[in-house]
Amino acid sequence: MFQTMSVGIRHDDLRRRNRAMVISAVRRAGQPSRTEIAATTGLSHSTISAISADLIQEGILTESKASEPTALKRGRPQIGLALNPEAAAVLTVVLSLNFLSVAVIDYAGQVVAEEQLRLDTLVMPRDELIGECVAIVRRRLRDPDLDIGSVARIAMGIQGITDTHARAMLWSPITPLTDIPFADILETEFGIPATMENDCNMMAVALQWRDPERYRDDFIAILLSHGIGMGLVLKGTLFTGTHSSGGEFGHMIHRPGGALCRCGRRGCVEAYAGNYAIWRSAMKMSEDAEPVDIGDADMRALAAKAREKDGPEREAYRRAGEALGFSLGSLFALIDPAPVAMVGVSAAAFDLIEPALREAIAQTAGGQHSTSISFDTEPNELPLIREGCAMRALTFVDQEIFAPGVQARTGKHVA
Amino acid sequence: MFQTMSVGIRHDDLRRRNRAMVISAVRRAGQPSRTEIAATTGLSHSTISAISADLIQEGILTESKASEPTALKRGRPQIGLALNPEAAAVLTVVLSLNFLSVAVIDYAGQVVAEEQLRLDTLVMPRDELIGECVAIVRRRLRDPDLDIGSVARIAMGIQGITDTHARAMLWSPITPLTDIPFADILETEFGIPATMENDCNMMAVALQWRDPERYRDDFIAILLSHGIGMGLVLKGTLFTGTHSSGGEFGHMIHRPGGALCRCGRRGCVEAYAGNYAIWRSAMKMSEDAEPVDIGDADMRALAAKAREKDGPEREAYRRAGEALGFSLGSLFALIDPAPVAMVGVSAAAFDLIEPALREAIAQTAGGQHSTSISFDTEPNELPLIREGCAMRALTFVDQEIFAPGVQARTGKHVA
DNA sequence: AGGCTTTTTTTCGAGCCTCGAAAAAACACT
DNA sequence: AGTGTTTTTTCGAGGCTCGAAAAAAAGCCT
Repeated sequence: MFQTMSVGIRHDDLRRRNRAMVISAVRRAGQPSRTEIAATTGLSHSTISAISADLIQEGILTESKASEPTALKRGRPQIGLALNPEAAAVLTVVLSLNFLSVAVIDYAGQVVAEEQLRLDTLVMPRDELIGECVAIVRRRLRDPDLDIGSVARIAMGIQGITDTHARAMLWSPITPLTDIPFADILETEFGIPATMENDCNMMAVALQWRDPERYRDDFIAILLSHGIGMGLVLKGTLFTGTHSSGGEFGHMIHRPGGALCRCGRRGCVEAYAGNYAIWRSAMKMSEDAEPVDIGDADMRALAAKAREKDGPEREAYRRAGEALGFSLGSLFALIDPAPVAMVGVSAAAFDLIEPALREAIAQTAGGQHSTSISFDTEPNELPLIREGCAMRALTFVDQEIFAPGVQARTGKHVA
Repeated sequence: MFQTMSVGIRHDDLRRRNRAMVISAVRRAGQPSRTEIAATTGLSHSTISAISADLIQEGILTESKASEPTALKRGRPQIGLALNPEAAAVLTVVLSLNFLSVAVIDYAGQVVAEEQLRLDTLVMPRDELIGECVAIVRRRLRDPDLDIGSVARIAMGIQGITDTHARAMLWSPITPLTDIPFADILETEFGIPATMENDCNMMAVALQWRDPERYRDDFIAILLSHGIGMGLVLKGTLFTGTHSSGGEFGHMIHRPGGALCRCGRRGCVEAYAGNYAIWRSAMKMSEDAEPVDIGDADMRALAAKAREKDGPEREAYRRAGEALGFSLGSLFALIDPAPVAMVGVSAAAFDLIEPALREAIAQTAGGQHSTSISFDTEPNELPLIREGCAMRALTFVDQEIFAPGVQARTGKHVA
């Protein structure tokens, strides 16, 4: 709205943008008719007709005759437009603690192949870790059922800090290694454009597609796991930092000079609400005790014990809730309250966390309308991360490859 | 980049946007030639020529023949384009503690008239406060030198919380009154579109214009005064909350359950770094002591005493620095480090604040690159607020009134 | 069954807009 | 005065979107 700086709009941009709009409308709505697209985009019927004719002719969209057999309406029946699954494919790679998973997704968003692998990420040397990632992708690309030429994008997701341009993993809790330029590695290896995405950002992207009613313009996805991560969507757009990948909510300061965090600093939220912090507190260990990774099963057992009777376990969850509540309050002071999705293994223990969290947030400026702050939980983060990567890659193809079209006026295929 | 939702681009939007681009280029650059505009916007010379011809003919721009007499270059000399000062005017109203000031600004950004008034905002009843604001504006509008019809916009700035739509003051430290819809009041009174802007946001806007080198894409303006306020620019755009006007940095939680804040809560940054908090601490009063407004002269005296010798005064500033440092660290964890401008009376005491601030920020995740975090100080906030209001009103006129042009094809004036 | 109504989609000409190339303008230098 | 250089304007071509009208594809009714 304010300083639009940037570059003027040239004439060809117009078509590109409106093509992007049509593609995006189809991806969002499923099988909208031309009339529906005209309504949502505000463009005229003629324009939509012309653009969709082009897109169909280019093999990006298809007419889905097999619409609902209802047809209880008079008049010419609407013809649904759908994404042509064969127009392209994308590949997602999700690397998490001791686990690597790859999926091939068609242009319509359906998984067409996948492969998963257990490995020991914490101790693998650099070459081996990279090698495994490259190898699993290569196996999928060699699949005879797959037209390798149609794979237009690889989106890799990882827990940790990535750079702004989605090129490299800078730091991750799943490995002692740092600064691995996965995007460049995959790109040079396979000649397919690739990105390296932050896990929590991808969770947020996935939520936006899964439940656009609840997660539309402003919301927060928080990962409660070994570490505490956040994906933040503001005004409908994923918010990423100016240098790193996203908001490091887990390293906001809860208590200056407080408990020891895995990052080596003191008093971070994560040092109170991360799995290791809850464990440390429940075991009555010192706040200075070195953080250690706790298995999901152990965490579930801990939660069960906390539910059973009052004691140090319950108190540990209470303190986690307090840390999350005050920090969320500080965050809400900055961006105003928004719906929150709690994801990850400790989200399954949210019943133990919520009371203290709400009590804390009510003591903050951001908690003014604390009734309007609502939480949703999703214990399993991996499917979300994969979905997010898939949607991110697909929308890239939509916007950057198909919207510009044949372009460069190398001549249209047909008159 | 992600979900472009929204509406398609129609053909007439194209001209509107490119006109906006040209106007904005002229406002930013001063007296650019057509060639320079073509270069910065990326549009062709023909287009710039056509658009600027229209804008000149409509009286929005003028050719400034009286360019520099240098002309040491060969070739046809460039003709500078300038904003026509008479194209429109805007009015700024800044309401601060016991002080009301109004200015009339021409389209080129020059102050053409102003008026200031002392009043007792803390005790004035609602009708009187509103009445004074309306009256001072009326006096300026009655100025015979002013063509009232040319006043296109009123921008009012106030310390405190305003709503997202820039319509109303919700809460302010300068008056016990709440929820005054100043924008609507001025609009209905004078029939001129008006906005109610947050002071810190306007400071940020002003900084962006004053020093675009330093304050371009990402920066923070922090008001160190009675309260602690913040204006935040991210990716070149003013960041405002989803419900209220902006980030309430002053009410991030520094110490859960800590010192009493003016907002009634505990542990806010402001309860350690606001004028009253520094005073309270320097006077060795309890952290529960009721906040009171301290005059600027008293604060300057306090700072002088703190500089003179070590003691509770110096310690008070140290604690303020600590609170600001940890909170800035938390903020930087979310948005990554960015240049900071410290504004207001306590910015003049920043030498007392900075050491502890830097020490604290170095202990946070956001302070990783603490060397790249730089501070600038500006003790006087009022001129900044006024400048910001002026620029905000003027860019509104640029974008929303002049860019669309005569529009609605009511026929162009001349063939 | 055939004509009528309704709704969707396509076709077609008009009107803008931007662009590139060429022309015109305005100056410095010789 | 003529030449060279740089800026600005002019002009025709090509694209794009739009509105109106036509065409298409059903259901409804007699």
